Amino acid sequence: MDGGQSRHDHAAARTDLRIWLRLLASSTLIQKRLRHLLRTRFNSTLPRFDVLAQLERAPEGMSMGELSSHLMVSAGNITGLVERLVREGLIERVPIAADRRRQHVRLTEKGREAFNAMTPEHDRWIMDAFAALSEEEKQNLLVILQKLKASLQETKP
Amino acid sequence: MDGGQSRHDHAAARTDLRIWLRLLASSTLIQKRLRHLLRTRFNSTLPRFDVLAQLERAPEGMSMGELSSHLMVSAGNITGLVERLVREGLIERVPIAADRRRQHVRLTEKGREAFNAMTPEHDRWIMDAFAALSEEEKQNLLVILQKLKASLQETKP
DNA sequence: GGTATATATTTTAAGCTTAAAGAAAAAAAG
DNA sequence: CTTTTTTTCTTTAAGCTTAAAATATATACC
Repeated sequence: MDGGQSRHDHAAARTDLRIWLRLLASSTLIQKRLRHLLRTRFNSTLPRFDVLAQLERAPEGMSMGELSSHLMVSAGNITGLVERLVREGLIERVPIAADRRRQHVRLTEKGREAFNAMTPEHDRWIMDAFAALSEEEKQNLLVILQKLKASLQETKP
Repeated sequence: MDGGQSRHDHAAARTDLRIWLRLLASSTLIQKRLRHLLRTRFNSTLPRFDVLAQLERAPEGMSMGELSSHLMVSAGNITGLVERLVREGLIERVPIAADRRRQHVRLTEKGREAFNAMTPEHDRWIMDAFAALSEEEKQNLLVILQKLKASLQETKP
């Protein structure tokens, strides 16, 4: 009568679509803010901040491939980001003797200072972004998004 | 004792940060899938699909500025997207006699057909993405994200 | 050891995205 | 009516992002 999709499926699809549009809009709006603040306050960008944040948790540094998979971006992307951050003196490359294909990348002292200057403000912006939600809503969101993220990661890779 | 932030603030910041990282990861993973499917199945892209989806709901067409604000991207971005879609024959520009600065953009017949071919699959992919969540979780997510999105839109613009 | 396969990274070409500056037309102010 | 301001859109320069091809090294197989 309607080409194989029941009325029930149709309604479910509409709900899912709405969730998706709201999820995307929220994520986009928060990213817009972060980008704007990072640019105006620190003359930096969100991808660069993300790289610094990853490296800050790895004192030994991290290979390009590890960065790529943690940040969920392509290897070619990492090549460019790392190049710019090296040029700014915030990170440095460290050859790995045992494997000449790979190289570690780690924060310089300047990079650590830059990250430490940015992160308190960054965290405050994030708190502002979620200020409208109650504690209960936040806990709900945290749990549901964890489940969603896990299912997205296991299905396709 | 810790520079002005109480232990309570600190814990709250950590929760908010986790929510943000999960929100961002979920949104990124879903976008990755959609991009991959649009490219391999239809040789298209997510931004182009978004433009078509907007125009499909506006039979009279829509100005560049309206597209820009609905899709939450810059005006310059719309200029490029529209140019490529016109080149592909999926949309067309329509001058507005009353205001020569503006112009409407609307789907061509080919564009409508392309959108109609894509959208059922697109909707199925979205359903797949949220399949792991229960009905109750989806309803919760829908409500919380609406609140979040609304607060993000009203605070800063 | 020598060849084949696999892994890690870079390069390339194309598209997406933005902020800022510029151009053109409309609206407002005088 | 003329000047000023505002609005709409395009252009520009830079950076982000990807997929696919290329390169270089390491591992596996024989």
